[in-house]
Amino acid sequence: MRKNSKKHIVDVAVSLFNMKGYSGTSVRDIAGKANVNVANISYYFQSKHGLLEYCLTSFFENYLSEIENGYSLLGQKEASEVLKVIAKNILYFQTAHLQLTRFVLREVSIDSQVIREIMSTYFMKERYYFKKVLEKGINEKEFKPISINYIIMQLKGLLTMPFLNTYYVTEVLHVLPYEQYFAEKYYLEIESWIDQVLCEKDVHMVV
Amino acid sequence: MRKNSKKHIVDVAVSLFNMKGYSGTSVRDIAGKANVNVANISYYFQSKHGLLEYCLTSFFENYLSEIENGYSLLGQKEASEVLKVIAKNILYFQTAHLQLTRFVLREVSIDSQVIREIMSTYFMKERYYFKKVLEKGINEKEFKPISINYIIMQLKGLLTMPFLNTYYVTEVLHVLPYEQYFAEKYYLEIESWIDQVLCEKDVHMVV
Amino acid sequence: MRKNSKKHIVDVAVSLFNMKGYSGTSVRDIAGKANVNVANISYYFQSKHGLLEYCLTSFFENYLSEIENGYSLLGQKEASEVLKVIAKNILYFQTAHLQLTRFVLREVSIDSQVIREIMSTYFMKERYYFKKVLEKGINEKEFKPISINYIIMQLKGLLTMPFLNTYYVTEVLHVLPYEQYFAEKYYLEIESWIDQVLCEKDVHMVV
Amino acid sequence: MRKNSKKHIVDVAVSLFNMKGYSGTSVRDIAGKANVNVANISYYFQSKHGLLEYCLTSFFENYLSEIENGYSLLGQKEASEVLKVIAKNILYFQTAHLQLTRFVLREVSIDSQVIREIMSTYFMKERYYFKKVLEKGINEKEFKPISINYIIMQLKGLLTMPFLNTYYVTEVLHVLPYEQYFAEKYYLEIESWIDQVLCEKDVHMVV
DNA sequence: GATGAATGAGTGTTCATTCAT
DNA sequence: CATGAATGAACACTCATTCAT
Repeated sequence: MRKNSKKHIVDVAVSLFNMKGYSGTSVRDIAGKANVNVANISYYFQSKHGLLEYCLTSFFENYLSEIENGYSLLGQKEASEVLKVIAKNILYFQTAHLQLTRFVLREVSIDSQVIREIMSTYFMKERYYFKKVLEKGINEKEFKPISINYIIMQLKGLLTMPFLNTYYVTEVLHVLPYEQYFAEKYYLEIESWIDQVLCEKDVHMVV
Repeated sequence: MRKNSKKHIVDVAVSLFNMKGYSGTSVRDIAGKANVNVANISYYFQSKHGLLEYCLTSFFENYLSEIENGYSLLGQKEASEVLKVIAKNILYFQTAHLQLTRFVLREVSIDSQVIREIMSTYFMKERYYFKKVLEKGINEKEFKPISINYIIMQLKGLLTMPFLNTYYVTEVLHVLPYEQYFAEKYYLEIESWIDQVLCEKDVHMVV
Repeated sequence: MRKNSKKHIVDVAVSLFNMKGYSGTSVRDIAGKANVNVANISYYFQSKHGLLEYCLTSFFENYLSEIENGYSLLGQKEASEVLKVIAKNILYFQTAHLQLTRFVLREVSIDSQVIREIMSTYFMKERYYFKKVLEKGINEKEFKPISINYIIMQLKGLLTMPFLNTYYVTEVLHVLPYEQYFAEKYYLEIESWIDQVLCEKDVHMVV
Repeated sequence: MRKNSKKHIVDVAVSLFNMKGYSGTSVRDIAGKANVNVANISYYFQSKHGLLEYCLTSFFENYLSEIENGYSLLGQKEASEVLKVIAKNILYFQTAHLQLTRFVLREVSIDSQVIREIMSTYFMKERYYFKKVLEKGINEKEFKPISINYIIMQLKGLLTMPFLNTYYVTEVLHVLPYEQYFAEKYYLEIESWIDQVLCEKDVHMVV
């Protein structure tokens, strides 16, 4: 009936998963809104869970490649510069995929064996890149001798918060992540944080 | 059959909601694990959704009173001190209620009309307290002339991240929020952030 | 809590049974509207079904005594006169107990073993009285040589129709059985029917 | 599994609704007796209530067309003749659909908003046809100057009584509506009623 | 390749009833 | 006596999935 229905199904699914959660969304909801037959979902993705995996996987593949793009500069640039590029890439990527990002961030916090299995590799890779960058910065006295894991946690907190709870961010704080300038503006906050919390002060104050 | 079953039901429900999400948890799951009759859940909380509201409400009531406890010091202490007390209170409260915190943080990100109605008052109050403290600090030149909403967003990101995704935090970052010392240690990070990102440097560097 | 709660429960039950049917009414509905504890219904009437039996029985006891009051005149008056008195009594009785009448007429049409057992005696008695009156009229050449059972059926149809379907009668036909004058007016119709359909014409045409 | 299961479900439903009432019948009863999956009932009729509407609607559609078939003769025949044809059609139709008729007559007497909405149009149409026929008869001095609504009420009472309470009619009055000759015989009673109660005597007595 | 019909397990909720207090 | 708590069965309905066509 519809051209490119697989892509279309995914779009609709992401939108609904975002709004109502994975468990709260039925395959009939998706099929109905995507205007395809229910059986097609099983046909394309084996099962509802297959559709979930597809969404999660495609998010993380792209998310990781954004990190990798920054990480590849580690030979040429200072660690703080690389960290900033990575942060910027993540921010822009998440801004470009608001619904998917929010849904993934939420769903991944479910204590599911299956989800863990899919995600753990990506989590590990992400941590690996962050760790390498931070270690280089520490070794070269660019960063303070910080706890790597605690810093990753904080950075992740800063980078994900604006995308987690749309209602809170937009209606309570009046921050609009879907506006063009948001990523630019919020990136400056992350930059400050890197400069002021991570970097050795005297080094940068002279500059 | 069982004494105090209402409290018991809530405990079990929080645990299951945390693990499987609200939609992913059935009332039969809860009743079974709590060893009570299914009908009791409707009896006590009217409906499954009533049980959800009960959990959310009791979380936010206590959460807000932690903030208020800190906020009440605003007349006597410096803004940065008050902010630190509030942050500390939140951290300890969330550490003491790991499962409920995680569940609430996740569920609240669902785009539900009903959830919004319950939560918006709490969100507004929370923002009010943060705003007052930050404004005082800015007026008294203790804080830099920062954007209040962006700072609240970052603070919330820092304070919630360790509680959002248990698997990630524990298995990937090896940070154990349920250990006694976690809150103490992580509080120091928040303190640094307040000192370095929020506060005017020269003022505090002399001290 | 409430004086005379048994009577009160019955009144509420009749009203609800009438509106929603016996199966469609829950004991909690009744208890709630009657402002008594649910357990009281089991206490007073053993069970929901006991309450039903109580309602049916009390209806038919009174209904039958209205018939008997007319029937007792059979020694003194003409059969047609007696039949008219009985019809009048039934009409006024049913007008005075609109809800109960409607509910009983409906519920009695359910194919239930239990209902049959309660009702058959009353039905038989009612038929007995009608039969006796009609037989006397036929024997004394007052009535045409009609089929007794077919006549009872028609008389019952005429006497019950206005009470069966309130909506139809009031909203479609604009006949208002709860108005004072209805029974008077409708009785004239029944009288005509007796005179014209049952009675030998020449006898009455001379008069 | 089963061909034509929709029709089969309706048949079973009518039978059970007739015996136990709508509220007293569960969808599991129906599915079980019809030997289909419970979910099929929702699938075919959306809900239990959809199944009810389907039954009611199909009854009244056919019932009305029986009336219309008689009414269409109004240009060619006398009003009393037309009324007799309509009465005959109704009697034969109801005899052919005993269970459905009984169930509809009962259920329609429930004070339900929804039922009213479905039925009121049919009721209005039925009244319209009766009214037109009666008015013509009155205008042409064929009928006495009767009250139209009261006459409709009586006619409906006469036509429905034999179908309302199977137990009473068969076991108490020994009238068997499912026997072939019943409709023929009972029609003569209706005919008498029309001739004797509705029609001007002298006109017809000469004939 | 795509679909409508059908399935059985599971959903939240309500039921009449019981019983300790 | 009267009640609120509690029960297990039943309620209508929705679920993801399958499969013949």
